[in-house]
Amino acid sequence: MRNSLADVVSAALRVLHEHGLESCSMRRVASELDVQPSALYHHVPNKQTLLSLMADEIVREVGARTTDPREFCRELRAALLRIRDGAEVVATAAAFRLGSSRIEEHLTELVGPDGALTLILYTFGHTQSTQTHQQAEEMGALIASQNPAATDDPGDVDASRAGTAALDASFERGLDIILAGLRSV
Amino acid sequence: MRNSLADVVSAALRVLHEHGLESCSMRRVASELDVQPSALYHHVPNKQTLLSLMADEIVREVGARTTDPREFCRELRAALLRIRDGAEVVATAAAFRLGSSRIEEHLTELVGPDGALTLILYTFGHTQSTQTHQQAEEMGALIASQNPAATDDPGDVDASRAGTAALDASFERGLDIILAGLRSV
DNA sequence: ACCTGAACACCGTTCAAGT
DNA sequence: ACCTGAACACCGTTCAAGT
Repeated sequence: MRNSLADVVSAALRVLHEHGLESCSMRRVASELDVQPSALYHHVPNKQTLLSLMADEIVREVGARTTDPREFCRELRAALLRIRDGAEVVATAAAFRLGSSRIEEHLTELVGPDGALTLILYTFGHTQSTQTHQQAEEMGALIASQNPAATDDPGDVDASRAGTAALDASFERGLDIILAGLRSV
Repeated sequence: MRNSLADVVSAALRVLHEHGLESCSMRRVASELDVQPSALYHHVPNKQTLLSLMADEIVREVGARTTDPREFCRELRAALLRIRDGAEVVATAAAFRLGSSRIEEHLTELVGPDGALTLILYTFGHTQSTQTHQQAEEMGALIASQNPAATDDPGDVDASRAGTAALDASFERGLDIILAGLRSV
């Protein structure tokens, strides 16, 4: 069976989640579809376009039913965290059309353009650094699990959960600052 | 004459500024130094390390004489804008050690850890999107200059200056929000 | 200490040609 | 409409060997 654009985008998202952005090449996406690399260029003019279609898909359902800016940012963050390197993919794609993304327009209705931009840049940046930390931790865990001395150490999972909770709390405190600022400006 | 690590870093910064991050490959940096690609690995273990040394150099003098957080962020922004793709290079390198960069530590002394993180993520994000817009504009100007009908159009430079001023003002308003929030939390 | 030369396993993109 | 096959001009990194 032959592939549609939607097939290409979802194959790309599968490769992204399983192998990361660095390994999400046109050639790997093609081989995920059992197709030659050149076949992708029938569906998409270049890699950047494919990445931006992936970004749209990642944030598709964010904030559909929310009028609370804090809840909106939480949903955005959760959507980015759901897929490996999601924050980087979406932030990079968003950079090319800041001021005109669906996400930013929706948030602008809630808090105005300056508040929307500030909240979005903060959410992207914080989530990207969260994801970087998570991946550094995964790498550390992998190395630790190769180390015989730590094989039966039960603390790894707890440490990871504690790290995630600390990052979530840090995110909320930044949100506190910006939302308080919006009320008083 | 043979090269030192400092020679490698400054050659890399030259390539970055003249050709952009996408073209700042190990091979191009090597040829800037009239040296084989493999020679770089005598000075640096991998490309990521080189990029992080470049990032350190880009922000070297930021905030040395400042105790005002707003002035600090302005200096950081100015340093990132001084070199092509500076924001992306520094933001990516910073992601790997958020919480322990010199920049963040200095700002933490002025506004506490949550304020520092919020200000830094905002400044990186806003400056990165400024630089993306500037490069899109440069590309547009290049295409326009190839168009005979626009050859003697004197509006390009003014439009670019107006765009830059608008982005500077937008940056300041985000700073207003965050700094106001810091006072009221 | 610093570098060369050659190799390995990759990239994105184009284009004529097939069905 | 969707894909193949081959090619072009690149990547980062390793490693034995040279001076």
